[in-house]
Amino acid sequence: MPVARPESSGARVIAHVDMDCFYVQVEQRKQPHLRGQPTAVVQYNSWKGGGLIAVGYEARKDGVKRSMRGDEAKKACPQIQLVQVPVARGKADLSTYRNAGSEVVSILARKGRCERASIDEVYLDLTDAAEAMLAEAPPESSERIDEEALKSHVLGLNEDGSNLKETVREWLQRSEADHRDKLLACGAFIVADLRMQVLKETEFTCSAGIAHNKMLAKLASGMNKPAQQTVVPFASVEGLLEHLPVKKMKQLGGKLGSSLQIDLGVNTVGELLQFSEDKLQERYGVNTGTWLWNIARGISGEEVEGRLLPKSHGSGKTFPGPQALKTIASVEHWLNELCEELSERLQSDLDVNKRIAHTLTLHATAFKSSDSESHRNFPSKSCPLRYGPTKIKEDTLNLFQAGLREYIGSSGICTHGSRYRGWGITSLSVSASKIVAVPSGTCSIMRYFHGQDQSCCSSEQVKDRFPEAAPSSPSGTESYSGSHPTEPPIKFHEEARIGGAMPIVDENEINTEVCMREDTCAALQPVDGQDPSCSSQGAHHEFIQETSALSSSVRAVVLPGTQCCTELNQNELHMESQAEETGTKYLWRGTRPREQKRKLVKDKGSSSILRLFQNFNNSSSQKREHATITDETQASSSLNFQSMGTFSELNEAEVPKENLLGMPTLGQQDELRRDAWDYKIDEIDPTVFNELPPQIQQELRAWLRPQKRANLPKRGAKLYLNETSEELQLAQTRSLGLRFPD
DNA sequence: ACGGGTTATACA
DNA sequence: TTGTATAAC
Repeated sequence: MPVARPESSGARVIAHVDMDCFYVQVEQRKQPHLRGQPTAVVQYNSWKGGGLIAVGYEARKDGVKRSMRGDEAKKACPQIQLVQVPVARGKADLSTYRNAGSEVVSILARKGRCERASIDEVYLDLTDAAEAMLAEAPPESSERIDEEALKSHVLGLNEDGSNLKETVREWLQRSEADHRDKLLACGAFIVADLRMQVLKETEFTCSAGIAHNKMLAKLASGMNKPAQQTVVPFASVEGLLEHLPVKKMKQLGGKLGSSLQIDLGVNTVGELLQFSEDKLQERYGVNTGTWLWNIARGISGEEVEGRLLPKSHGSGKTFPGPQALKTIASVEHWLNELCEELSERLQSDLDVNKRIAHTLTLHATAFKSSDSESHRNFPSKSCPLRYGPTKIKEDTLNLFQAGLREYIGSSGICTHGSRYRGWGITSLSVSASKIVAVPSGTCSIMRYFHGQDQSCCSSEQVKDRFPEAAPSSPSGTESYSGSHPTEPPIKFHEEARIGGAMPIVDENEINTEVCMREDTCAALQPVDGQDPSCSSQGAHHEFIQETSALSSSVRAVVLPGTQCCTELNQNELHMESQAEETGTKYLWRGTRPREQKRKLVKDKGSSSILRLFQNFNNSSSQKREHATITDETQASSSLNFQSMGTFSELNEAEVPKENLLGMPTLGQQDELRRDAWDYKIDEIDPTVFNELPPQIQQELRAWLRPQKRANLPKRGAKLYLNETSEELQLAQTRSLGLRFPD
């Protein structure tokens, strides 16, 4: 449901840049002989020629449309060149397009705030750049102006739509123009320039809209395609919207738009104007109501987010009709394929962008042909994400089985042998979300744990990735190469690099990477000897939930016989204490009453430091954990650390979010509002702190230092997005000028 | 029971 | 918070 955002006071310059039939362009660049030919990109050639997912403009002339089959396209346009989407692991692999999209983003992000809206679209906030241009080199004063800018379409300028270059030049350079129009004119120049850079550096053409908000910019970018740009002056907004079908507006292309037509009899945006805000709220709720009232007037306060990287990664596949999966084995096979792709992409995101995903989610769709009246959906399930293909597969399969159990419900055993009866799986997808940036400058913290945790990486991998940190040298306190021995700058890897396309891997930084490769000895063992495949449904479900929850919690701390572990274990009680205070629920409660009765020593600080560490070791071994539990002394520690883990899950965003300036990076602002202010150095128990290796102490100090800065929003200050003061956002953005290095 | 595979967001 | 629904390309 769309939600209204208040509009900023001053006029903004927002651009929406949309690649023209992007996948086709990517293929044409790869195979230049396809240029100029009618081309479409198709996936799964086998059935009816496959489905078209992108159609070039030459083919569109012949009436070829997206969502046609390859066969139909051939019929409409016999000369059409059908290019297949690359296939990997038996499924469509979109990575070449993702990478190509990243190329484009890296160019467009050079000017102003940039939001990657999809694989082939970005929004830009060019307000500052336009204001600057207006102050320094206003279009009216320049003798020669760019050819590309002159090709702009300016809505309302020529009634008949014929855009004479002379009229456009006149409009762009009008000295008596409204300030807003002048800003848009500057925007047009900037965008024209950016589009030329994109063409030059990537060989891709794109179209763009330039307006005062995202909604209008988006609307405009589609009005003159391909390879053109359209400006929406303030004065032409009313006329533009008046006769525009509501369905053309973003967010109104689906059910909401249909409801406007059917329930309100509103077919154009202009017709929406008759309805009062109250009326719309009454019908669609406060949020959607005011949103509708606003868009009818061309008002949309949505900010350009300043995010160059995706917020989640997913891999999925459908198994339509006869292909529906009917055996556990086939489901497992496909889940494994999907997980491998996902894992690869996660690893790449970590390597290139230094980001870690925290949540793993499984989606599936299923049908129950025979019985069962209510067509319930297969429930999606999620759990903490552990890195490494084997772990991801393991966890995913568990999620699936948990979902399956719920889906089938109590309608009896539906497996006959290994074959399902009366139902099948028609789609599967795994995704990773809650991705946060790993702070750099914390190498030794990571190395510390990796040195300790033989189970985290195979020794092969340890040597591979940390050549100087052999397993026999576990302390990890020696200084690491490539960083400063004193006062390492605490700084998040920003989104200056955008994933995949240009993997800028600094060799010097290789040591700073978190080692999140596979644990070779990890194997899921059922708790209490239950066999997941034959346990009762309820119990199995619990098992799934429990192991899922616990899987994230063991982490580095259940490592026997090391200094680290010893030190940390000494504080186990504090952990539980803290968690108890917070009212965290543990899944093992009730099943393990013994641990609950433990007398607790109150110590507020130690937990935060541990929680903090916990975020940096995503590897654990269920087996090890299980084994440890059987040992009396270790059991308490392991369970207490589990509690830490579960606690931490509820505080997902606890990695400090500040950079050196104590300011948030743009993409982190909302997390920051919530959680980043939790860490206070005084809160940490000095005895715990002092036990840590010196370098870690140092890093932690540096890490936590920004907390001391005054004048920053406090947790609980209620800075909701739509209430955030412009000034604050602006100030934050400005002080982060470094965020968009040219 | 086929436009497929991804991403994002709001809401309960 | 997790899970669901809607929308977009």
